[in-house]
Amino acid sequence: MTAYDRIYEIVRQIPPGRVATYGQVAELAGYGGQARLVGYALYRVTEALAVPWHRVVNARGEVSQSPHRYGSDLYQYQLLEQEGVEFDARGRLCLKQYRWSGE
DNA sequence: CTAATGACGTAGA
DNA sequence: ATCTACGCCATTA
Repeated sequence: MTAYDRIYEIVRQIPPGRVATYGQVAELAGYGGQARLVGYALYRVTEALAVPWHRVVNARGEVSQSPHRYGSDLYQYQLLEQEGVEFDARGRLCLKQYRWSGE
């Protein structure tokens, strides 16, 4: 059991059609103020872990980019759109509307 | 044990 | 509202 597994547990609790910010996940996982750890943890997520990593966005409500993820950042947008999340022209979503309250 | 690495958030301008 | 600079810690080789 690593600290990242703790983070994955939190992310797995995010319901479909909802999103959470890195800082929010960090806080729920007991790592308040360490939003970066969440980002670092998600970087190492694999399909086998069954973690809905696409439901985690930054505080601005936009998808963070990473060169080594499965597909491209576009893939994350597609997954979210499939769940009914709408993005504006800037590629951002309304956190007020989609932000997960923490179950 | 040390060094390298990596999806963010906040404050100030 | 946008842009820049800085802090920060677990995991892996």
